[in-house]
Amino acid sequence: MVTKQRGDLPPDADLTRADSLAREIFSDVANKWALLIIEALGERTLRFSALRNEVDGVSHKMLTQNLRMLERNGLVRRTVHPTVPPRVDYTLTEPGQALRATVSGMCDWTQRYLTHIETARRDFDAPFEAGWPRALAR
Amino acid sequence: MVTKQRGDLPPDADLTRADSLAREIFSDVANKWALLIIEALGERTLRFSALRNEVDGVSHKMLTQNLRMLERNGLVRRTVHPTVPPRVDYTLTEPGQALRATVSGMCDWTQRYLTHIETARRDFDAPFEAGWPRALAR
DNA sequence: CAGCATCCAGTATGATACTG
DNA sequence: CAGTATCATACTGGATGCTG
Repeated sequence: MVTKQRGDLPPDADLTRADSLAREIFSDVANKWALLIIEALGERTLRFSALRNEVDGVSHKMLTQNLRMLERNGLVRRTVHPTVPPRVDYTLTEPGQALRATVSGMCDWTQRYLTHIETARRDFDAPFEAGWPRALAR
Repeated sequence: MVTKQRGDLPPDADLTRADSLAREIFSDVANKWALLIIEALGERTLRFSALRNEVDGVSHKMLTQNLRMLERNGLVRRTVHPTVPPRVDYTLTEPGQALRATVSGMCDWTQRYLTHIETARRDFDAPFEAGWPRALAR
């Protein structure tokens, strides 16, 4: 499992290492921008600027930074065309595609429960907006 | 889609609102701790301290903070037992369970591509560790 | 035990400017 | 166009102490 890392040393040190590696990867991938980038790429090949347009609100810096990380983990293939001006294409690799499948699941989930969540929020926020003393609110 | 919000105003202002709401929810949920907590809860009901043990490395603060957020979005049900000392149980709601399904997918993915990613990283890091000038590395 | 508030360090992020 | 570096700042997250 990814939720638990074994902090203690052996019996089997290799398991510990695998666990902490798993956690590391999970932490890399489980962030807003990385997931949005993966989803935006989909099955397409996009150049940097196009990708920037697809992922709404991402800054130049966050995009490069996350793309480097994804490339390092082998989820994204980066192709440099030695033209001028330079042109760089990004595509999901097979592992990247596999991850995207689950990310799409998350996006679908968001859509499906959108209104559900909206009302949940309203209920939750109601007492506060009514100006209740925090101690009694819940 | 979640990757694109329409920043411009109407034609249809309701779509814009839905998009930005979707993005907001996605951003809430797409973070390391939230996902780990959801995965750790699974089908069980856990009290605060137990959950803290399950999600390795989470601080008291991050746990409360994320649990509040998840409760607000209606993904987690919080049950307070009026005993002394107090006892508080957390369970995933139906929407929470639905999300967990996709999160489990991400965890499985991590396991499946663990070694794959490990070698990808080694390849990527190799030139740098060899002390190459950054400009020529790639 | 669970929760909240506070303080503070470390990090993430955005804006800007410069290079190939 | 894509990438890197730098800087200022906002935010995150951890530690601590107090409350019911």
